[in-house]
Amino acid sequence: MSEPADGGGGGGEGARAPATVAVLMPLPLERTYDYAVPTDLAPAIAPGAFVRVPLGRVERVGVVWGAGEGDVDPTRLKPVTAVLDVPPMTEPLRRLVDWTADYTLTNRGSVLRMAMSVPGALEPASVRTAYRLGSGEAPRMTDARERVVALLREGPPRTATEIARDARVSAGVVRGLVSLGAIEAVTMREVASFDRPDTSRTGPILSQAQGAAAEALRQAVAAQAFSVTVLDGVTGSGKTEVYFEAISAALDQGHQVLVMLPEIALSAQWLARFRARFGADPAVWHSELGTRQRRETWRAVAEGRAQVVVGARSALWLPFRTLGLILVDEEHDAAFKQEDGVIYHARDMAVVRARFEVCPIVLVSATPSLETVINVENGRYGRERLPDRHGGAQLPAIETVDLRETPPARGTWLAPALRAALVETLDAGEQALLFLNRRGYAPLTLCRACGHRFHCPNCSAWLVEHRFAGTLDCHHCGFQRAQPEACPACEAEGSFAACGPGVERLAEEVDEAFPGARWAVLTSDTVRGPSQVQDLVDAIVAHEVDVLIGTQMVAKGHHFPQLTLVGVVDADLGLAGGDMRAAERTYQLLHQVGGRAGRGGRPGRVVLQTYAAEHPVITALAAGDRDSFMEKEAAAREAHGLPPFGRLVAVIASGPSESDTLRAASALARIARADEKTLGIQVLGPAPAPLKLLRGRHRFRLLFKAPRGVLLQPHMRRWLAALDRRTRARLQVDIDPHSFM
DNA sequence: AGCACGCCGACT
DNA sequence: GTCGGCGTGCTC
Repeated sequence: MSEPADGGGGGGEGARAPATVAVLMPLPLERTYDYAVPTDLAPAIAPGAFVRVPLGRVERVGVVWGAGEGDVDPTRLKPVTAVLDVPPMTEPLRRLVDWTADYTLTNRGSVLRMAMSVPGALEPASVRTAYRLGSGEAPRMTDARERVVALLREGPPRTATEIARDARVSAGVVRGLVSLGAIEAVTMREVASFDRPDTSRTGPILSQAQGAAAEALRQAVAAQAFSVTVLDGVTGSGKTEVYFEAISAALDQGHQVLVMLPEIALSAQWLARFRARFGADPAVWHSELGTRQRRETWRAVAEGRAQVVVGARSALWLPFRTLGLILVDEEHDAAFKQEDGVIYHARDMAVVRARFEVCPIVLVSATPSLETVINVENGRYGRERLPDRHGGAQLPAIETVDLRETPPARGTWLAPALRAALVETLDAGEQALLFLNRRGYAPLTLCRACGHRFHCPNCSAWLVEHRFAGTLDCHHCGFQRAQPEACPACEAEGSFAACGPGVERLAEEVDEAFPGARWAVLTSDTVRGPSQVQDLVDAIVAHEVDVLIGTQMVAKGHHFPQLTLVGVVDADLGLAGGDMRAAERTYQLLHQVGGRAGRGGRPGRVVLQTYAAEHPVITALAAGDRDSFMEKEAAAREAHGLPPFGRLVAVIASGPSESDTLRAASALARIARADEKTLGIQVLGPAPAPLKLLRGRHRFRLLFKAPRGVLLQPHMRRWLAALDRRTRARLQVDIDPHSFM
């Protein structure tokens, strides 16, 4: 390089590109690496540019993160090989990468990877050969040749295959015309088209409350400033229609919109509503997308051709050019918390992204999380409430069945009151939903003769009987074995006893108790993939099913107009285990399930079966008194210094050796305890994790607790650095943990 | 993440 | 005597 090095790379933001750049790689590395900028590439290089650089003996794509740091002798720098023809990563997204890495104690490269995990999207766009009319003319025209010419005169260039198909000719005819020059090849960049949502269409007529909420959201969009608004409305209140108005306003400004849903795979009904409102499909983003769709969508978002993206948590990392609005629907949903790899909460990071993008974000829920409620109360977030169901529909009446007083008959799980309600519902020609958050036939299978239980070889968990499939499954690691005829321990035959109910066993009971009733089971075992969910949902809407039996999969956002009864078979299930969010989560889940009832014209009814009728969750649900329930939850958390009134960090040490793992966890605890008093931090553990063996790895937990004013991350970083590098365990740091397994 | 270098078991 | 296991370490 003949250009002088720029005094350690501090060149900054002048018009001249610096002679060296710092490049961040999508690899588990914290550091950037400096590269020399060849003069011919200098004009194209700026922060955010995607560049190909040599690393070790391979070439990789990284992102220019800034000017070179100058800590390596400039003469030893390798040069940038190429600048990719992709819009550069915007500054707000780069800041989000840095911020997330810093907050979650993850190296920056791993976070960058989430924003680049698009195989092939960064490569030059694929081209295909198409044909259009040429200047030459075929000396002899045949009918077949005529059809080809007519086709291409009317329409855009097409590929040879398309021509052959649409003009009903053989490939030979096309080849012949090409060699005669009657048609000629053009290379087209392959560009998937994304429909433009039509904002001139008018939505449904909104109620007064909806109209007021929509107006508030439109104003937030118009302000083009960072703001957080909670759209808090009961199930069936028409929240979606309200935020569609905000989407419309953002689109009219020429901005892009991100909608995050907890389980995109389950939201075909959402897509149908969007299509009905805007006459176009949004771009869809989730982990099960094929490679091709993935790259097309990623590019379309980067180039601004996709205006609305609806996606799961990973959509947070898409390269929007001009984001004007973010929506997080079902903001309380646990699915927004990523539990492996980079551990982050997509809702919280979405708020951070909105701040960096300087745009509004709307958190939508019928049961906002306590964190969100507190943020509303202390004025950090605004709130719009929709207290009533849309179109005059009533909220379902909630009845509690105390199983201590009126238990189900032995060997069955539906108490007399719920059975009676089912009879009434079926007699009236309406549909019922039975909710039980337990997959399979029975949660535990044991041998009556010798007491043998089936245990997962890799995890500390029982195997769950799946009778429909004839297997015993571990729900944690996927281990599966055939259900044997005889007990493997005592060889007794036919001695197995199923303990407790699962959805399959419930189906059996429904089949026996209500002959002729058409039932279906909706769990992750019975439907594989979005299309099967959609098929079943369609069948339910078409009333081809009388009783739907399902796990929490049924709770999410579906709209079944003829469903009038929801039976919660075991309302207490989620309360066991006793982590700090158990009550809140149970409330949210049961409220959501109950909200499936009575969404059409007919009033709905919810029956909660419980052994703990006086538990605050149950009484709050029955009374429909969310606010005072949340107040009590808040008071309890505050009294214990728990989030959002204090801070938690969890560390899980795991490894193949139990003693090595415990040693590593203890070492970290010892280091941190030295600071306990001076920092006002509490170190709890190590203790065996509730799942003390998972996928063959032993696990110990540590919990760090601090007052709200103390940020744990810097200390955590220090403690981890002080740890002996030879510890033979993996340490997973979970900032703001939600799961305590 | 790759892909090296680097020290201990079963083979020509 | 070598081939090869995958345990640390580095990549501008």
